[in-house]
Amino acid sequence: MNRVRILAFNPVLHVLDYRVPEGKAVEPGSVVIAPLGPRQILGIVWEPERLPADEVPEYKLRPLLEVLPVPPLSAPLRRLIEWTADYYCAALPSVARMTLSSTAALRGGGTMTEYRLSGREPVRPTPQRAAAMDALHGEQATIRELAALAGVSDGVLRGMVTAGILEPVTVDLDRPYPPPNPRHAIPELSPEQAAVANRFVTAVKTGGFSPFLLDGVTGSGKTECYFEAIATAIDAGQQVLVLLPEIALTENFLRRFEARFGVPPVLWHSSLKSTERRRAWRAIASGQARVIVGARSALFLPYARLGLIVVDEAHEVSFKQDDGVRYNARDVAVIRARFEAIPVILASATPALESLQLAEAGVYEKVDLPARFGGATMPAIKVVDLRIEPPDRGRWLAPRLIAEMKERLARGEQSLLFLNRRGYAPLTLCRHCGYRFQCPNCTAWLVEHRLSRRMACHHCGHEVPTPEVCPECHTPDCLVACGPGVERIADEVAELLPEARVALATSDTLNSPEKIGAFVAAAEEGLIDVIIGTQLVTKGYHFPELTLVGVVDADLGLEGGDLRAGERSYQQIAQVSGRAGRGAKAGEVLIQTRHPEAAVITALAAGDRDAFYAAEAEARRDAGAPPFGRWAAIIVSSEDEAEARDAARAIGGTRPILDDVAILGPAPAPMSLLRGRYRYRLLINARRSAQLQDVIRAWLGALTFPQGVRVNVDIDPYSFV
DNA sequence: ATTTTGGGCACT
DNA sequence: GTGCCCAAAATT
Repeated sequence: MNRVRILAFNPVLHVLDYRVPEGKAVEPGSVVIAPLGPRQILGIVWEPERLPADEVPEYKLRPLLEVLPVPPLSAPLRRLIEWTADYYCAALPSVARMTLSSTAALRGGGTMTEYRLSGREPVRPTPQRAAAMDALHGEQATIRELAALAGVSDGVLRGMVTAGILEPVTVDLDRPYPPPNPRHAIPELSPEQAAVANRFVTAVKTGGFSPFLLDGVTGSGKTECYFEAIATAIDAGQQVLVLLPEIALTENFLRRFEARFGVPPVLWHSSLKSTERRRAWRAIASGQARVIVGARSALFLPYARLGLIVVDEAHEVSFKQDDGVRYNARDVAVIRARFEAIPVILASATPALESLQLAEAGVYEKVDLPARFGGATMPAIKVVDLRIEPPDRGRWLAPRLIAEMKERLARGEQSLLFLNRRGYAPLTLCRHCGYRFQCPNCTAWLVEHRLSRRMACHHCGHEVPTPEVCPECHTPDCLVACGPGVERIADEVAELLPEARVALATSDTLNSPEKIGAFVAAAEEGLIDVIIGTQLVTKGYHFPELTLVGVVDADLGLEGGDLRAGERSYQQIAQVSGRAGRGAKAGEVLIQTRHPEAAVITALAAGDRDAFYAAEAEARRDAGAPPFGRWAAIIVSSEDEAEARDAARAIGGTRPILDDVAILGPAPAPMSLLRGRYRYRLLINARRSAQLQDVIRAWLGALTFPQGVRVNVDIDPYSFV
């Protein structure tokens, strides 16, 4: 009897046994379709000894329906799935699911029909048709996707197909990607860069697990160095994965990649269209796609011949996934490299303390690029104490910062103001009755966006048009904005420097590759005098005329009780400071703060990174925080407040008593209502010696919860929200 | 998770 | 006896 064990993609029925019919061949990793009652389910063939299950008698086994024509998931990938589920206390099927894109991608070959504008004008132009034609310029996708893009129903588009305004295009689903050419444009490297690049090239040639921490200041040319490692891997017929923190920031990266290798890399991120996703997945699984640039979800794809992983901006918090399986892509990348037996490069100008510590311990090989490329110098950093030099009433920019901006404007140079707050003001209230605009689904204020004339929640997406009168007392013209957002700073700059050309750079204004491209081009051509931006502008851009960076509120990041708040503030300000003086002219940075004595600020001002890390390490050691101790969170949520509270208390009531584990809570989570769910939280602080995951598994495994209750475990949490 | 089943109960 | 609702069981 040919019996196989299947890991089913089902949260309850993890493991099922089946019979392999005559003439079908399966091996561990094969992707199969199996019958389950009247349904068909997707599963992956697994080694039975790694997937324990109750013994099922043979007569109950039904035959597999189909073995899908895709390469079986490799053993290293299967080990990675197991490791991730184990380490992050996640369900094996949810992790396994991340390796497959859509079921459609699993069936090979064929073509499909997409649509694009034919250029023909409508005989009967309706408002919907006009809007669709505006939105769909240059787009080609399925009707469903185009409808989503244009914001009209698919009925409108089908009508346009019949009228000949949209034309069908037959697309080969498995078109190969053009191969990158390692010798397209070989760069001139400085001796320091060449030494680093050589170290990577050797590691790729030798193969085997070798983790690197590439530590180099902004502008030192880290990208050029790992590009040489990528070139070597391409030459060796291998695939390379480059993980980037936010795909919105890749515009600049893609240009550099194409300049070096002649073609763009293969992209992977959550907003790929279904056909692009399918094509990329198949090319990745077959080995045809050579260099894949992706967000964290690209980490679990079934690469056929992975030879190198690069994690750029490795310190970025956005590598931590905070819904679904809560994993940290930076850490999992290293584990994948270990299972695949390949090099991995973590690149950063401001590494996470955890990474530095692993380098010190000799786990990572540390590679340094201490100087800026091309002789550019690091900018001078000055502190503006807002208690001594306050801005005018109702303003947010100190006189000294304004004076420096005026000087830049007179010299034809650019200034950048950094404030990590979208919209006009974080809080709006009624002067008359004190009403505050709050999100109905979350414990959060609604943020006024004047450009779009809306009040928006930044957590759940709830939006209402900004009202004319107070919703509570109906008094007209009584709403006051409290605190600054980038839009408000833009107003202030427009008043202070009326002749300056101001650009807002946030995810609201730069929400498409085209808009990002236009912004970058305008900034490079000197058509912008003042850039006002959120964290979107902290990295990646290279504007030679940008000589002044103003940090509007350096204290902002320190609020919120996040364990890594200090580190993140330091990283963000250091990154945005790195935008100044990248060309021939020296740069200057002004940091506005009410706490000039804080370790973050003094270290930045002195340019003493080591001092900051030393202070941060000491604080973390005292708090038992990573890397000296470990944290985990258990988040209990339900749409019903009482149900969530009761479940959290039930968990708290059965807490284990251990020497090396301290358990705090349950308490309402700081954001006690999020997207319509009430949340309670327990925090667990453990010594490094503790078997943290085993403790949590045994603890929660003994409990059952009502239907509507979700219990989430967050190992090594970043956000304490 | 989804589907099937079976018991309890009102109604004919 | 039949239909209906809901909880429990089964799914390999």
